[in-house]
Amino acid sequence: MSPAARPGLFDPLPEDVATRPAAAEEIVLAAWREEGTFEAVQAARAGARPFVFWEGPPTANGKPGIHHVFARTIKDAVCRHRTMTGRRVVRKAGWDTHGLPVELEVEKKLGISGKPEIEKYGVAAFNQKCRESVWTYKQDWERLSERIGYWLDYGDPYVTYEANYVESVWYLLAKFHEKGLVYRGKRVLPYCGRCGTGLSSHELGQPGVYRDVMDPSIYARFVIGDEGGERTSLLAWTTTPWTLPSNVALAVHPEREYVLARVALPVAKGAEKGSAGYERLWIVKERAQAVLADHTVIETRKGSALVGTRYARLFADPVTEVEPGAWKPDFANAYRVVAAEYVTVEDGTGIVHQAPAYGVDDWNTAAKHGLPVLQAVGPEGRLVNEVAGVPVRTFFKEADEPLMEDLKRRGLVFKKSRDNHSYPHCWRCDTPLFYFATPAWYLRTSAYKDKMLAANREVRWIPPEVGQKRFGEWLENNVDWNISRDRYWGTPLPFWVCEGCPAEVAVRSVAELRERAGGLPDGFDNHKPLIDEVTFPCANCGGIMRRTKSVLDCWFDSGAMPYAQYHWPHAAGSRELLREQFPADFIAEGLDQTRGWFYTLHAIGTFVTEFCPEEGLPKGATYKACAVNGLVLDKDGVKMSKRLGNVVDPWKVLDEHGADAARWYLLASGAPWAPKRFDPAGLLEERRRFFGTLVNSYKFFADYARLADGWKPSSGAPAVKDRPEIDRWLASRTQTLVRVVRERYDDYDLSAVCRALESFVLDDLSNWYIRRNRSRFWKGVGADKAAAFATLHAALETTALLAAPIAPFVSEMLYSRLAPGRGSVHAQLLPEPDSGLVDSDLERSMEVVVRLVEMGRALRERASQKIRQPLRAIHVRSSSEEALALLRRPFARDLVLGELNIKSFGSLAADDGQLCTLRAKANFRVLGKKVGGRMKAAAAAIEALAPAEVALLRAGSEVEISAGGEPLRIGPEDVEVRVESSAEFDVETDGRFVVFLDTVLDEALVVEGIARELVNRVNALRKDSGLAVEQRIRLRVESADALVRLAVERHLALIAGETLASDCAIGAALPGAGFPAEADLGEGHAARLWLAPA
RNA sequence: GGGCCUGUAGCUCAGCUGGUUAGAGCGUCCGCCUGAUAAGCGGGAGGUCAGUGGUUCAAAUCCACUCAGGCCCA
Repeated sequence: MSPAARPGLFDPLPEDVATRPAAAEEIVLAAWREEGTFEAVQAARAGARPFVFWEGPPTANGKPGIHHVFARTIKDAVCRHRTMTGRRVVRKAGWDTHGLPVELEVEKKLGISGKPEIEKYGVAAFNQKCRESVWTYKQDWERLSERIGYWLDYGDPYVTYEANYVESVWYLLAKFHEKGLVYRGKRVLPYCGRCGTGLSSHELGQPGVYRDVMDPSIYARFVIGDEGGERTSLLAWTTTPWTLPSNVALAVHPEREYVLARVALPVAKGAEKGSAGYERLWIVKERAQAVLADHTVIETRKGSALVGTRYARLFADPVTEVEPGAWKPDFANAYRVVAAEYVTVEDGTGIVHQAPAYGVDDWNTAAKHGLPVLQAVGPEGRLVNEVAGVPVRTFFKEADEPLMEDLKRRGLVFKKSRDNHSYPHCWRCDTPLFYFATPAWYLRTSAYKDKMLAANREVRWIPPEVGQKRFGEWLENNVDWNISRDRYWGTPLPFWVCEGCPAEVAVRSVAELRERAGGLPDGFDNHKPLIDEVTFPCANCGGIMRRTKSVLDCWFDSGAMPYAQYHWPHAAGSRELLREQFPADFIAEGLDQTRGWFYTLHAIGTFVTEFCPEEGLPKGATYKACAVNGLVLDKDGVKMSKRLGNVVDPWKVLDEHGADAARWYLLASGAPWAPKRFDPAGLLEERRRFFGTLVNSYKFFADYARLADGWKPSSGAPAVKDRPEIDRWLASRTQTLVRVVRERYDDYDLSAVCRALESFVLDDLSNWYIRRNRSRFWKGVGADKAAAFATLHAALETTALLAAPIAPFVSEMLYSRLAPGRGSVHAQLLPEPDSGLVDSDLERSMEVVVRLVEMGRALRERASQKIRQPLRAIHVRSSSEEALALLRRPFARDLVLGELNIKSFGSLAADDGQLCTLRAKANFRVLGKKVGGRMKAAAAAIEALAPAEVALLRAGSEVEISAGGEPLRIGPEDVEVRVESSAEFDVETDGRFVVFLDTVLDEALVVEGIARELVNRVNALRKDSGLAVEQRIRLRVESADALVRLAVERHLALIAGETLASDCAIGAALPGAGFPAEADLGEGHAARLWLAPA
């Protein structure tokens, strides 16, 4: 910014700050840019105690939305605040650049789809496209971040695809491997046999994937023997008969009731039921009627009592067994009943056939019970074993019929049909999908579940329940982390496996790989496809070691950012750097990251700190505080989606309302973690209410301070203790605000910060202090005037400092004008609360004043006496001696009388029996603890106390009452004395005060009222005539009304003073004033006014 | 199906460890102010605190269940 544009002391704010805040904010942005303010603030904290913040990396291949503004505002506000408490906050940007979404985006762009087409296109070229694609919206992100004032160092971001980042990730993976926490297992996922690939849940969500098709539905008998001469079986239901040859167990729900039902065997037409004999079938109670129809129950057992029951396998043919990896299977456990919580009774029989290779639940059950994994259907979706005469290579769907036929021949089918079913199909080639156990790499996170749980207990979650419940339960149910993805664009897993033996090598750096391989290909960049060509001999058997084809789950990438952002441990100095920047003091993201980034950070962090003492990182939480924000919904509480067209464009919001208002609104409107309804109307209100008032307050201050007889900080002012009470009051409120706001910031409670600042600026500063003291700023003299300016100046400056983390722009505008020459507001330290300025007595008496003024105004309203009409007296009764004492202070009386335009306190007293009576009411909080069950009786007895007894209590004595038949001594602390109206006059009462206005008007009051009306009309005229506020005038008043003339005569000084009339008189016409103005003064009074500049 | 969150005035939200007239802003009705003025202020009306049951002398607040909305997982 050029020096000329830098604002000077008390300069006006940019002209359109209230109407077009965006324009004013752009000026601040330009200044920050040109003066390198962010860098300067950062540099100023070099060497200071760090506050560690980690930026969760966004994916730059989508445009940022309003919810990103939300999360970034939280992050920015906290980081700015900590900076203003003197901490050094490194704010390094990051980009998440790997993963399936990127690949899908590129496939779409290239007009290809599916792995075969990618291979055809060429993996090298494809990955190059991916590498470019992730930057599509980089500009949008950077621009939006800058625009909302999210200070982040974009000059040196971490990028998850960069070679150095990948190399750090390798190191971590190699560490996992070194500690024995990596294994090769299987993962069950939806699979397309034709494309030879698994589908992500993302792809399963594609339209047209789920289609209604006719599927077989079969109830099969799993025979367990003969009981009482009748064949006894477990009845299980399936819609995928092709999985039956791979069956290894049956699952029941342990808590459900199962019945052993006796059922007649089918008979020929016309034959008597039961003539062919009976059989016995186990089935869950809820389904017996629906499935079996006619039956008698022989026995009932809980599912858990069936566990262990052996049954005969359905097919005798041998079926291929595969190694699950995660556990050691044992056939001794197979062909038995096991318990599984996921079993339901909505359909089927409550007994579920288990084929671990073909179902996620089945797989998990198998893992739990050490079951073998059979795989009669291979990766192509075709039989790999001949079963019951069905030939090898039969497509799985086509195996259903012949297999069922075979079972039927052998009397193992109880019932079969074909039903309409929703079944997933490949979105590329329409082939029916099947769940299939594919090879996968795992991290054995379950091995240190307890450590993760313990570390989690040290995390300060905001709100706490996300950590304790949501995240805690998720950890409690931790399963091993499948880190491999059979895709192209990702961190290549650094695992080389031997073709000839089970040997594995985990490579921790490029240097190590080069050494092992004896050199690397030209242009090596540690991504596919080049890296797959790197092989080396097996140290064990001399065979060739090849890299596993998979890439890494990109969630591991982002979870590795604390280390990889510094190219740890490979880069020089990175170990020291990490030790300083670990663990994080604070992170913040959306609730959806619970199982995403929050988990991966935690899982990797707990591993590194617990298993790798050699790295020297402290055990415990990986991040000490984690603030979670909720989803941003539209104004009707509906999720924003392109389809509904209710997506809020952040740019539109920022252009219209500015970033400060948007930030403030997002933080102030409700708890950050609750789903947030984004209503532009609410934002407008926020802007007008808070920012409008703040800006107006500054404008008021600066306009008068800039006048020739105004004020400058260098003009000085009396010490606070020597200023009038109302100044000391605002000073005290200001300090209270400092204390409260600091506490709320420390607590990460940003909405409470907003609320505290709002009520200060609106109620205390603007609506009370400025309004009551306006005239001191232009009429005041000497020390009193200086005191007013200094008090208001301090309040505004403090507000700018306290609001800076949340509203960085307007705070900067204000601070640079209130305290020029001290640099950016964001480089300052937050003020410490000065308890020496806090006067709680004063604050309490002001509360009483405000309360009385409110009551007085209500009375005036009811009596139709506008404020301009002076009234004779106000009468006040109070039960509280303290309140009365506070009111007797001269400044309090003056304020009440001045604000209400009343001449005097007619009386100010306790009970007088005329306007009010005193009543005692039980103090429930105190007395409840003492008397417990007798509380109701005691409360009634207290309310029935005679006035004399109440007076005793009020004077501090004890009184005996009877509660529940027993005597009870109560003291003053047990009751709350209230005043109640006993008058037939119109009084206002709130239990603490009874207020009465004497509205009888005599001539003097009427005349003074008229004088005030005259002032009002003249000033309206001044304004209409476009006179400058300080312009002196000449004034003539003519009226046939004697009272009006009296008003002018009697209150000439008042009228002249209030209207700046240097020449004021009764008289007809005024030379040079032109035509008179007719003024209606109300109540039938009227006058004619001439007005001319002096 | 499971876990978690939310439900307070027409709308958006405050209401701490249970304590007796349940608050604010907007909107609405009525009025005021005019040396902060493309501003500002006051007063009124408006609530079975989602529902049911429980614990307690006392529940918007604690517990259980139900209903509605949302998020995550299956």
